[in-house]
Formats: sequence, C-alpha cells, structure tokens
Amino acid sequence: MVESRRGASARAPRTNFESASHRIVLGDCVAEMSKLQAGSVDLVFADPPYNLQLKGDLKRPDESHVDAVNDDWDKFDSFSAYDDFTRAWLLAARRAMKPSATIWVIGSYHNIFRVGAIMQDLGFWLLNDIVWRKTNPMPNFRGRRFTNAHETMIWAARDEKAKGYTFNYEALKAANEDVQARSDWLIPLCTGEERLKGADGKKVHPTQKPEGLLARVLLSSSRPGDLVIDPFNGTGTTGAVAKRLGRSYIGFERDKAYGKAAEMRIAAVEPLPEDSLAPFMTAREAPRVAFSELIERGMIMPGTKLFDAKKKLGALVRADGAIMLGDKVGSIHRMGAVAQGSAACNGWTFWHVETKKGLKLIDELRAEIRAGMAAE
Amino acid sequence: MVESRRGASARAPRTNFESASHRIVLGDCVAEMSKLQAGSVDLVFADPPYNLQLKGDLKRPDESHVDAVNDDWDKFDSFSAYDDFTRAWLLAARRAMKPSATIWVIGSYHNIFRVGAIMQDLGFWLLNDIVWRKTNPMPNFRGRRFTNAHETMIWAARDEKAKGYTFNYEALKAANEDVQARSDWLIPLCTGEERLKGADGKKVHPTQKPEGLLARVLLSSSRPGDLVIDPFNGTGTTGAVAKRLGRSYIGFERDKAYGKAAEMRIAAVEPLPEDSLAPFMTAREAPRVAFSELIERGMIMPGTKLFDAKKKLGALVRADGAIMLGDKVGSIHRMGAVAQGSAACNGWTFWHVETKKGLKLIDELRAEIRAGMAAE
DNA sequence: TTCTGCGGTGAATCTTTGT
DNA sequence: AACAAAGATTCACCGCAGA
Repeated sequence: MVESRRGASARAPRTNFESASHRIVLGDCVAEMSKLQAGSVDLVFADPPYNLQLKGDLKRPDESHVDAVNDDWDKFDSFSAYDDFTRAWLLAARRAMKPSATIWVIGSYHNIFRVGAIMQDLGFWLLNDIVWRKTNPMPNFRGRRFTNAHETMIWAARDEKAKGYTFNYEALKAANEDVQARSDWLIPLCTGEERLKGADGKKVHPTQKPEGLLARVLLSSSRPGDLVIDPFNGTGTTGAVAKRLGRSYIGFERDKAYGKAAEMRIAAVEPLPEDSLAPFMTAREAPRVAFSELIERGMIMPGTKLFDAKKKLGALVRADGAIMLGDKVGSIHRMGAVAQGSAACNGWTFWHVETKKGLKLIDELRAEIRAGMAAE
Repeated sequence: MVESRRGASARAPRTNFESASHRIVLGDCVAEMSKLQAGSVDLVFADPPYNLQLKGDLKRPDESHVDAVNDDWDKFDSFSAYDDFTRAWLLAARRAMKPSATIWVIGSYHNIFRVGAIMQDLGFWLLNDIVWRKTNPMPNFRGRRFTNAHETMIWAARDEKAKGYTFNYEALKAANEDVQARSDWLIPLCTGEERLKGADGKKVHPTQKPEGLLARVLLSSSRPGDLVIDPFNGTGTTGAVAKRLGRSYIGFERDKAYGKAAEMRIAAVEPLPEDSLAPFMTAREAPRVAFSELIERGMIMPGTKLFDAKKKLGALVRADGAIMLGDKVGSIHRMGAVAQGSAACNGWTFWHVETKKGLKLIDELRAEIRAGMAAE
C-alpha cells in the first residue's frame, strides 16, 4: 500500500485497493442514498437534470432536426419544484459524506445558479467553480447568442470548517507543466468510440460526459481506494472512470435501461496498474520529524552552530533541541523568524550546518531521516 | 458600421450619436435608478459587491501581504441580507430597462449563484453565462484549491418573451476568425497604466475591471447611441468604454471619491470616430498543452513507458499525468532533468513513445492537439 | 539604447496539529 | 473550543534600476 503515514493516520481507513467494488443501485437516489451509512462516502459527483425547459423543436440552418434533451426526467413544473428536488438529493448526499468528503455538481446556466445558491444555503462550503471549456461545442444555430461553449462544475466541502479534504495539488501541478492547475479546463465532448450507442446506433443517453472530465475530477480530489458515489448514474461514466482509477463506486439510477448499459460498461473496464495510481508522497503528507531527532541520532551535536545561507548569523544548538541566537532561545522556526525580522519562518529551509563541502541545509538531514523511515 | 441588419430594423429610434452624454449620479443606486424614466435604458452592466466574507490575513510564500478586498461595501451580515440587496437593485434596474434591453452582471463563485437564481426568480431570461478567463490571475498561495482563474458574467433579457434585443452576431463572428463568438473570453486583468492610481501610488479601487472586458460586452450587445447604465460605477470603466464607443452613459455611485475619479477619467476619454467602431480582433496565441491532455485524449495510456532518444531510460506514465523514473515521480520536465542530471529539461523534446514505426517524440503528439485546437 | 534582474501585485471565502 | 506552534506555499506581467 502506498499511503503516507500522516495521511493514513489522519483519516478513517480506506477501502482496500484490491477489494474495490463497483455497483449500481436501481431506484430513486434520495431514498437509496439514505440507506447508505452516514459519513461513509469520500467523494460525490452529480450530474443532475438541467431543467432545460426547451420549447418546441430546434432545427439547424439546413433544416435538419437537433436531437435535444427532451426526456421526462428533465421536466419540472417550476423553479420551485426544481429547487425542492435539488435540496432533497443534496441533503441525502450530504448525509452520506464523510466530514472530509467533497462534492462536485455539474450544470449549465439553466440550473447551476439555483444549485449553487441552494448548496450555500444548505451549508456546503464552495471551494471552486470549475469551467469545463468544450473544444467542440454545438454551435448556436440561430445566431442570437454566444456559442454555449462551456459547462460549470461546483466543487464544495461538506462544511465551512471541514478540514483535510483531498486535493492532489502536487500531482496536478506536475501534470500541468509545473504550474498549478487553474479553474478552467479544456476538454472535448464525449464523441466517437467513447459515446455509448444502442443497437439502433443512436446514443444511449443525451448528456453522456467525457471520461477525461471525470478522470480529472477523480484524480484531483480523491485517492485510490476511496468510495465515490454518483446520484445520477446515467451511462455510468463516473463508475467507469472510478474503476479504472482504483476507486470504489456506487451509482444510483432510476432508469433500468441506463442502469443495464452502465453495468455492462463498468464490467468491461480494466483497472489501471496500482503503481500508476499511487499518490505522490508530498511534502505536506510526509511524516513529521522533530529537530531534536537530528540530535538524538547524532546528526547534529549539541554545541555546534547553525548558520543562515550567507553565514552572517550563527545560532547555537542546545541539547534540548532549541537553538540560541544571541541571548534568545527558541525553536529553529522562531529563531529563523527572529533572524529575518519576519513573523514566520520555516527553520528547516533557513538554517545550515557546516560540513567539509560547505554549508548544508538541515532540511537535507531531515530528508535522510525520512528516507530511512520509508525504507523500514 | 458594424450592425446586424436584423437588429437595426426591429426597434425604436436611438439617442442621436452626436448628443451622447455621460454622467455619474452620486447616491444609492436603488433610489437613484428609480428616478430614471421607466423603460428608457438599452443596456445595464453591473459589477455588484461579491460578498467575499474574507476572514484572516493571507500571505504569499515570500511572507508579503496580500492586499485583499476589505471594504465596507463588500460586507453583508448573511446570505439573506445579500439576497435582499440583490433583489432590490435588480428590480430597480429592470424597471429602467426597455423591453428589448439586456443586462450583464459579473461575479465570482461567492455571489454569482445567488445572483443568477434571483435573476431567474425575478423573471429575467438568461441568454448566456460568459466566462472571463484571466490570463494572469492571482495564484492559490496555499495549494489547497485550483487557481481561481475566472469570473462569471450572466447576460440576460428583461423577460422570457423579450424580442429584438441587440446581439451583433455578424460583427462578433467577423472579429473572431469567422467563427461564432464563444462563451469563454480570455482577457488580462486590469494592471499597469490602465489601473487608476491615487496620489499615493495605490490603486484607487480594489476591483477595477479591464476595459477590454467592457469593450467586448458593449460591442456585442449594444449599438452606438444606446443608453448604458451601471449601478455600481466604481472607477467608471463602463462609462469610459461607453464614451469611447459612442454610447451614452449614466453611472450610479455612493462613494464620492470613486465618483470624482471616474468623472475625471471619463472626461479624458476621446470618443472613437463614428465610422471606426469596428469589430475587434483578438490574436490567437499558441495554446499551452498539458501533458495530462495526452492521457485524457487517449493518445497515451497510463502504464505505458516513455523513453529517451537512445531508449536507455524508461519512465512509467501515471494516470495523473506525472511520470515515474525509478522510484522518483514528477513531471515530464523534472524527470527529464533527473534523467540527464541537469537542472532543467524540456520534457516535450526529451521523451518518446514507442510506436510501430519506432520512437515518436511526445512533442509531435502535442502538435497534433494544437493543430486540432487551431481548427476549432 | 537594449537587455536583465528584481520587486511589486491582482475580487482570495488559501493549513494542520497538538495543547 | 480557543490558542499556539510547526511548517508549507505563487503565476503572469509590469515598471524600474542597473548593466
């Protein structure tokens, strides 16, 4: 298992990677989610009905018919009915979420504002709104508006005070030219081979999301072994990507045909090798090392001096793990702050010891200890 | 002239172009907008307080202080108080709008969902949500979220049944390489010379919007001679752009200092010659491509290996877009540097994938994506 | 004159752990 | 629950000083 000690101890145990399970529950998502154990879910992804309220038919300039979303499940009598529906499923999802869990909801301008406001009213704490920019959106045939070239996802924690949610910052950054990931993502629509088609050759579901989108969602905010749920399973894109990425999955679906198609789809997915999924060992999750351990291990002797990078300042190492700068005594951090005249300082990356080869950062000594811990 | 024919014939005569006027009304925007003649306004642009609710300080990694929005006008006691405020100014604006007028409201995830839901509840008919993608957003300093790299604008008509609103479709398309204008706009922040500074050299207003953003708004949804109003005038960006583009303007502002600065700014603006109000062109830059996009598009599968030119080294591709060389994990660039023992490396021109025809540089795969993007 | 390096900064709901 | 301490963390662009 590739778990950081800190990460592993700070959270409830995960589902074992090898035993990851994937299932679809047929039925109403509110009723069925309420049967889950409260506080058992790591991540929720939801693609609820958009309440498009389309009137009449839409035709292309060449008079061909546009196959729009026109299903019963997308019809609501009023904003109020849609709001009630939204509150109900959000509450059921929230109950199932661990305190450290997060939730993603995707929508368009037809529904996302209502969803977002209700999420705030229910106490969810918004972390980001993410824009899915489509490389190949459907054009605006009438020429009366801007091409609707994006959808919006809301990423939120369960509560304002929620701590310890998963955000794989370093991995995202490494995958993005070493700059941090932004809130706008450019991803193509789900087309071609990936698009599920029925025996009649027609698309199974009108709003199937691209796996690339779900992959980025799961890779950014969940870890292998996590339990991911989707209240609106549809064709099971979330489940397929979850399985591929070593996450467990429960999808909820009212429509038997969708559920059947999704089950077959997910069953055919081959999980990626575990070592291609292992989380980074990040600085944030690396085990803590006390400065006194360097002394206990004999890497630094009491009475030696620590220097800043320019060797203008020298601080005396005390046997108890504090250091003395002039007549002041304190931690490596506090004394680093004093030395710089700043409010805070990471002493590990400020102080050096003198070696035959010149100054050596004490953070390198810490790294040696950590390497030894990993090898144990 | 850049006018759609359709737009020109469909409505009442406009204010004469030469007599365009520009003024700022000091006072509460709800009270003052209520004094306008009902149904007299062609376009509303509103940049209301975002209700950021910032708590403590934020410092950059270098310990410098982030100068955040901390003004009284952005403070509300609760969501409910903010909603009441929002309803009040939206209703006052709506009363002043012509039946064919449209309204733009800009916000961030802190407030835009509430604003959008209230607009729907009040009967506005949403036409688009537009994403302002910032080329140079402030980074996320703590690494706990995605960089908040965009803001959202809602563009709406007064009613569902409203006909004949202005949308300069042909001009926008001509200005955009002859393809329809999309709902995502890439525009830099307001910085440098354009940013209004006081005698102390500090920014006059914490949230001054770039003129490029307002120019695109006005060029897309108004015509020369139109009356444009802004309930939250601030430093008068809307007014300055309106004057330059031959539109009339009324701005409402509570703060006398903002009002004064805006008046001077607008007075200094020289309107463009009437016949030069041409559509504007945006240069397309070579888009940045993330390595993870190759995975998302299925061009490289997680678990496959990347090789150097001599095929002496192999690195494993991880699902998250990082690669693993030996026991080290990092970006294609970092691992290229490690492989070469150098400080830096362009991973795109270092790593290869194996194909039936031999090794293929991953930079070629990137070129394929860029070619597709250019063809959009 | 042109180039380079450094400092400043932008609507930000920006940590985690132990006492 | 409040507090203190440890310690992790930034991208694009602009202006200016100095070479």
